[in-house]
Amino acid sequence: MGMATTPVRERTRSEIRQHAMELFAEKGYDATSLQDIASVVGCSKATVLYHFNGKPAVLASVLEPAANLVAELVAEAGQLPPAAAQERVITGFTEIVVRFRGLISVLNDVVPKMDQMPEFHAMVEVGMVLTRLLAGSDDPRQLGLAGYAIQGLLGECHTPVQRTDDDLRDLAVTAMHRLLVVPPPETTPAP
Amino acid sequence: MGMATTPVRERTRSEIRQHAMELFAEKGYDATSLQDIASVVGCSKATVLYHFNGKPAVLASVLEPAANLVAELVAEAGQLPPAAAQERVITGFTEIVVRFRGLISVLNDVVPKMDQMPEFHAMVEVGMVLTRLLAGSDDPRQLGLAGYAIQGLLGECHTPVQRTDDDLRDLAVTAMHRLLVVPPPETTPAP
DNA sequence: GTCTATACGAAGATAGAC
DNA sequence: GTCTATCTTCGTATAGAC
Repeated sequence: MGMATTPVRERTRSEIRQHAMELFAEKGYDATSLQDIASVVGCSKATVLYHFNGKPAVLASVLEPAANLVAELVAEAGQLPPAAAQERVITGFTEIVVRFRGLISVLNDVVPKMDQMPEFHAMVEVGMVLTRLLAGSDDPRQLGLAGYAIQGLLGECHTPVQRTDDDLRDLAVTAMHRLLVVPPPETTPAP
Repeated sequence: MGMATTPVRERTRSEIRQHAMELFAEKGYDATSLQDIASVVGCSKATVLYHFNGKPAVLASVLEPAANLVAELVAEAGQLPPAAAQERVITGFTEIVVRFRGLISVLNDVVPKMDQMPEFHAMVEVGMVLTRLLAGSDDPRQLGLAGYAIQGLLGECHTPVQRTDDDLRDLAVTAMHRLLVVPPPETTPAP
């Protein structure tokens, strides 16, 4: 309480997080062992487990910045009217996913096990609210399409196809508009 | 060479495949150990590994029927004109995925590791041809949307959301049409 | 508080007896 | 063809040095 917290702990912690992030993005979550992380950091497995309460906790820490951005986006869009919120989420979520695309691919190692990982329950909750905002309504059909749109984008992040960030962004925004934004039937005649 | 192949080998092999299929669909690929399979079959781990050259080979064997159906679909659609082939692939691929949806979810455990698994190179090839037929053209933008459509469908199979087979089929067909089938601009005036 | 050393059980895989 | 025994490496847990 008295002085600032010791800097040593935080320094080691963030070094572990940094190198774990790189290894997860490079080889995937399952394929990265605690020994791999410890070797790159230059410490022992036990040290990694002193700073993080198990391997899932390392992943949660790595994912935290992206998860926070999504949570902020959802909170912000939640105060907009449905159509504006939908548009905000399409561009905002795409931007976040593109920025962290190397990390997104590890989500697929994790999604099947999320039930047993309390660290990720909050992320699941945010994901459900995001889906609803993206859908623009509570219509089950529209909610289904929103989930489909999210799955498509996440899947594109761990596909072997090479794609620039700009191409991925354009693809995602185009796809989400086609899937979710109902074309105004006869609103705009050609100018 | 002389007589028919010994039936014993094939019998054990298909028992392993059958029970492995059920376990993979139920718990996922990563969460199913060779010991789990051996226990259900009533043999030892070593016996499983005698019949299959490693755990990925077990998975490849389990996935083979679905992979063959997709390969047949691709071969058949490849002889149609682009628009008809696209429609054939949309309904046919959706049908196969829905039928094997319990197994499709394990694909996501596998996709990231496909590089190191020669058993699956043929499946990757077929997937690329499927994508092109679904796209309907070689336009990179259209190919991107086709890949997005496939990823969305596969993702829907391992999502926690409950959905009937009919609902999943309707969702997939709707999504693929919106993503890929260009709406005829002014072709059909209201009747 | 921070870290190393060591041990445990389970995983995939292999060698060799029967 | 099937087994037991064994190997290596994984994630995890604990004891104790500094």
